[in-house]
Amino acid sequence: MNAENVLDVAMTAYWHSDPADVSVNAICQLAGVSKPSLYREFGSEDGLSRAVLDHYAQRVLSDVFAILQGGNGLQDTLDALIDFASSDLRMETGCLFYKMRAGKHRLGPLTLARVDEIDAMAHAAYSAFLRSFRDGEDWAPGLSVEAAAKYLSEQFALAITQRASGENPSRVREMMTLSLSVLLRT
Amino acid sequence: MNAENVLDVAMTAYWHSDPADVSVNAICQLAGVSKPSLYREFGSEDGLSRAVLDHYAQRVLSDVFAILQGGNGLQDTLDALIDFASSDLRMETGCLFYKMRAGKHRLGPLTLARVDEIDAMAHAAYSAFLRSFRDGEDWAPGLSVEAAAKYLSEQFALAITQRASGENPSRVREMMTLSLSVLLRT
DNA sequence: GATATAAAATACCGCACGGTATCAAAATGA
DNA sequence: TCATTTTGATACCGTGCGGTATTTTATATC
Repeated sequence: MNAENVLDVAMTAYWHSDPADVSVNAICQLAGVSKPSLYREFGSEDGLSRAVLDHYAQRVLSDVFAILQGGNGLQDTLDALIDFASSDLRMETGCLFYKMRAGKHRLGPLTLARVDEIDAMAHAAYSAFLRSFRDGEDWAPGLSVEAAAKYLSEQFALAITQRASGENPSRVREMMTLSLSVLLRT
Repeated sequence: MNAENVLDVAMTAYWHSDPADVSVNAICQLAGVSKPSLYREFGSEDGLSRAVLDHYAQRVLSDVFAILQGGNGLQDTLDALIDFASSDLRMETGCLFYKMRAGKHRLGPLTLARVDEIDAMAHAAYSAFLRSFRDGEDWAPGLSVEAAAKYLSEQFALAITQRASGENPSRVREMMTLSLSVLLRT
């Protein structure tokens, strides 16, 4: 049965297209697993997609959290985020988390709850990151840390979503650089 | 039969939830019309949704084009766009066009073609608008007009999408003001 | 080797979808 | 007024979905 392999296959399928467009049947076929086996392991489609989201979080999102918590300077960290969104090969087809978040209303309760948890963790991480630079020499805005955190996270999501829709990566980089420039003193 | 009423009902339904989540059956029921009648009028679900998009374009999107072509100053026009995205009551539940564009892969060929047409028209309108201010006293960036047009239109879409997801309108306004500030000389 | 047990493959269920055939009612034209 | 055509309501078709009951196969224990 190999649950790990199922998670990998499902993650790739959900990620490359869209969670709402990949049926349980398709995942069973792709993973070479019978439907009852899958249901014994994950309970429901909701359970599967929650497990897939957890898998994705520890395989991909952790890298973003690592960037935010890396202890580097404001400018360098923002540059790293821009790099990740516009150049990391894994983001070529977008971010599974953002795809799930964008289609929230189609998710089951388990997956929805995880999405909200991760969203809250991300917001906390962005806030902590920005707070450590407020009143520093690079910090520009008269914005609250909360507002800047939301702004940063949404611009990050926008850049990745644009990339998923086929936008030229260097154009994405250009636009994200522009949008984040307001956070820095020139 | 009253096709106009069907368009109104379908537009509202698609708009308030999501085109992919409203079935033809539901529209028939909401509009009090039989399914064969609807199919005789619009040919297919794709035909219906294209007609709905056209309806929406002439009822709502035309206002945005009017703002862009209003001949007002750069600052004033950007302010009007910010107002529209963050305060117009009609955008409370998002923009039907952006919802369709975000779910492109689920659209039929007719509707998809219209989405692309409208996207191209919008890009042209943004470009023409910005071009008329390049080298003016308010124009800030070293950006190309093309890149700035894309940036502006995506920030506009982002703001409306955030509003559709329940974000506080004044927070949306704050973030959109921030993102568009890079287009202006301070 | 016979038997209890766990796993997997198959077949199935109810449902909602997009789309259509059928048939009655109403409107139109001569 | 009668024949023709257009409309509408109902019922239906095939398909794919999420989820499960059943039957087969393999595995392990005595």
